[in-house]
Amino acid sequence: MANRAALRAKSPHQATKQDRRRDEVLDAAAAVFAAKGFHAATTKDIADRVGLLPGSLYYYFESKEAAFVAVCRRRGQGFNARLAAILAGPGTLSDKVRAGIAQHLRHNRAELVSTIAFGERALPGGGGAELRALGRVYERLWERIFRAAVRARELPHDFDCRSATVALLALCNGAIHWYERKSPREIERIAARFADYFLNGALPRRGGLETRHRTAPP
Amino acid sequence: MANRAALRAKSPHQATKQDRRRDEVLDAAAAVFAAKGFHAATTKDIADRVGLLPGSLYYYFESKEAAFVAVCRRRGQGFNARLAAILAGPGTLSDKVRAGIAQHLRHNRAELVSTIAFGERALPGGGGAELRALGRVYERLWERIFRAAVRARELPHDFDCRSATVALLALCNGAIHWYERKSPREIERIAARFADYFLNGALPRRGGLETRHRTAPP
Amino acid sequence: MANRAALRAKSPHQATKQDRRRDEVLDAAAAVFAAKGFHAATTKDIADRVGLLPGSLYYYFESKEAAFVAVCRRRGQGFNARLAAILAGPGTLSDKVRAGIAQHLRHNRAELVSTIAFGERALPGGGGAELRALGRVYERLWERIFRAAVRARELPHDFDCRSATVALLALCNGAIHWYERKSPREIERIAARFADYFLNGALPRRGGLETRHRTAPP
Amino acid sequence: MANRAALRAKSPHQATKQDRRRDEVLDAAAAVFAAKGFHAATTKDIADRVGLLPGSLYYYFESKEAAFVAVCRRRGQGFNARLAAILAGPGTLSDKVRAGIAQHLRHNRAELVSTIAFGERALPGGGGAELRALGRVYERLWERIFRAAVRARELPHDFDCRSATVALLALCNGAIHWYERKSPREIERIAARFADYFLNGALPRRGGLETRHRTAPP
DNA sequence: TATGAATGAGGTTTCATTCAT
DNA sequence: TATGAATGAAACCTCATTCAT
Repeated sequence: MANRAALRAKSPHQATKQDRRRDEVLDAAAAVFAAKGFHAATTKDIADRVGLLPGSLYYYFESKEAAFVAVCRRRGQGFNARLAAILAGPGTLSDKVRAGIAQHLRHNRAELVSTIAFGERALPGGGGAELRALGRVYERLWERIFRAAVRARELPHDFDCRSATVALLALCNGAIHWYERKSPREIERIAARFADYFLNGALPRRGGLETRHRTAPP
Repeated sequence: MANRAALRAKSPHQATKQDRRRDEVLDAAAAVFAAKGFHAATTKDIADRVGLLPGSLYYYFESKEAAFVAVCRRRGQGFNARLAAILAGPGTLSDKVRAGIAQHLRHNRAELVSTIAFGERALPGGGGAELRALGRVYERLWERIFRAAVRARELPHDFDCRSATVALLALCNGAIHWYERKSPREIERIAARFADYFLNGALPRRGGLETRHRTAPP
Repeated sequence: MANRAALRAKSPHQATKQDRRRDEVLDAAAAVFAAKGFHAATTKDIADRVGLLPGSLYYYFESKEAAFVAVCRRRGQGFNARLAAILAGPGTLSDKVRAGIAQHLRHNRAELVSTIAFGERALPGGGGAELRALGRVYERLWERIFRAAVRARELPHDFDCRSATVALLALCNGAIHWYERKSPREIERIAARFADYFLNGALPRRGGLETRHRTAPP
Repeated sequence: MANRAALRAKSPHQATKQDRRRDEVLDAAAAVFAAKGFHAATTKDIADRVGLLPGSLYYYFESKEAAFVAVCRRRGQGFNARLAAILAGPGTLSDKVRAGIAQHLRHNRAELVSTIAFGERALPGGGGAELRALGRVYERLWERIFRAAVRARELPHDFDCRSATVALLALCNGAIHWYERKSPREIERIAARFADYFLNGALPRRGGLETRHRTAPP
């Protein structure tokens, strides 16, 4: 029921030490969920990672599923906030697509949001709805980026924004297995390349001095 | 021990009836694994689907993991065989990419191969290696398609075939959630669109009479 | 969900062997619940009593609470059926009160229905409602016995049937602790005495040759 | 070890404030035990009720069972003291029975002594013996009331005092479920009615102008 | 006097798996 | 070929209790 964690947040800035520990626990949970998925992850896995016993985790959250949702919520909100900033900021469609893809891959590698959240069809409890809602918000933000580009005549007036969103997210989410162990520098390169594919395609454009899609010099 | 499954395949041509039943069981397993993932799927789920009791499944396979690997193996081999045929066949790069993406989405929707196989990081037993090997074969086939296009001067000589493969597979695998309930006809449309994105990109090509990426007429 | 036990009852008379085992398990559960109450009883207690492991109990019922409810339902229905037969049968009020009290004490000693069912305020799940409903049926049957006596002029027209029911049930249920280890013969004597107290009171009736309430000869 | 509770009661008259707090805690424990029973009650339930954390309760008692015993002891001693006063006081048997039943119901409603104490067959620790002893004292007091009435010729010389005690206590204890939410005024009425049932019985006495057992005017 | 954090034992439950029939 | 009964391990979770602060 009402977790003790809810009793916190009394003193506005002194709550940090307690919250820090809670964050440690949730970070451990995030790591384990990312590595194994919700169902294969055990409370013992998480507990071991923070040096607790499984039962002690329940001091910090009410259930395994609640921890999972908390993890996804925090990560997902960060995702949405960053993409909203990109949408609201300056730049052409290309700029925004590049920035959006880059931040997606960057944080998804570090936090594995999509792996965690999308990996679980049907949570046992009722937590799935909130996660799906967060995902829809993210999709809508991408769609608005495309629609803004249509309004700015960067894209034809009958451009299929929905479909582009689906393709872009598919591209980004489908690749985690390949880049999850890459260095941050390489992530940026992959992100740039994905943006290129998405914006320009693999085929050479006629008349352009193309530097895209070339093998990276070692 | 010597599993009862090993007692099968005695009479060389009478095995068909038994094998048919075994295929039914594996199909049920495939469906359940696709719907829930390996860990969340229970032997009871599978048994219910074929009208058996959980214990009776062990007449057909040695363990839940063995069933999972068998499912993925069969589906994965089909995937590889079809792509190999495309690679060996005639046509330009564009033709092959379109055909490859189409068959990937088609069969992935029906059989959810990538969902099943990639969804499971770390199987409990040792079955993961075989699945990863199957996946690598598939990747290599795609790479060979691109390399052939480079040799045929359809792509620049320094085209990054590896990277293109990663992007293409990411695009295809990342979208299952969106198309898994679509009709076969719509799958074909999505596949065509994905191929367009991959080959030509989202941005309008100058000087072309573009019909790509438009909103589909209702 | 749908327990395997629900799949039974196919062959109308051959189901007995399976049902007999299930009854054994439920009897064990009844004994443990009666001895310790719902909360203090553990699944291990029950399992030990039938020579099973705790997990194996779930082959026979879905949860500890479901077992508890099943036990109470069966016992309670027997209670109600027997009292309904007394109500419908012949005899004066005194006869029926004597018979009703006797059967209550008799079966409550053997099956501890009221101990089990009334002992639990607030079951964790939702099973409490059914049990309360069963109890209300029993109360109503007693009330009808009194009302029938009013109609038959055995009791004054303004006799408080409800209040009598409460008193009678209080008398019967409150005494389990004293008679739960007594022999069947002594139970009958106690029942007769309780009926006397209830019908005639402790004080001597004037003008009557009283043999009631005397110390039993050894 | 030496519990902190032992550190109390140092200054002989300053102990009042501490004791008051301890009483509050025990009252909370009593309420929770009464509402849920010993096993279903949790230390958190009790702590919540006094605005403490569960661990803080151990400043006031050594264990949950110790708290339970303390609660029952205090309540039980009050019960016994009041009944002893009635026994020692003036009045006929009827007067004493009426007074005894009234005080029993009165305080049992408020403090649920019998519910608490009798509800628990088999405490985990060794506290049960003391509680049973307290109960036996109470029973003996009632028996002495009846024996005094025999000596005073209010009851026949062979009246079964033991049996009357059992019946009376059964009547009083078995009815808590019905009267625990009634108002004090109604409790008094119920007590009077129970006393009537116990003394005179339900059947009409011949030749008496009976006002007993009538439905209460609204 | 009370808290916050943790323990550890034990509880209920799930489930892959086995095996006699 | 399949069932029914059971196992045993491990899962999630609860909770009385401890102890440094």
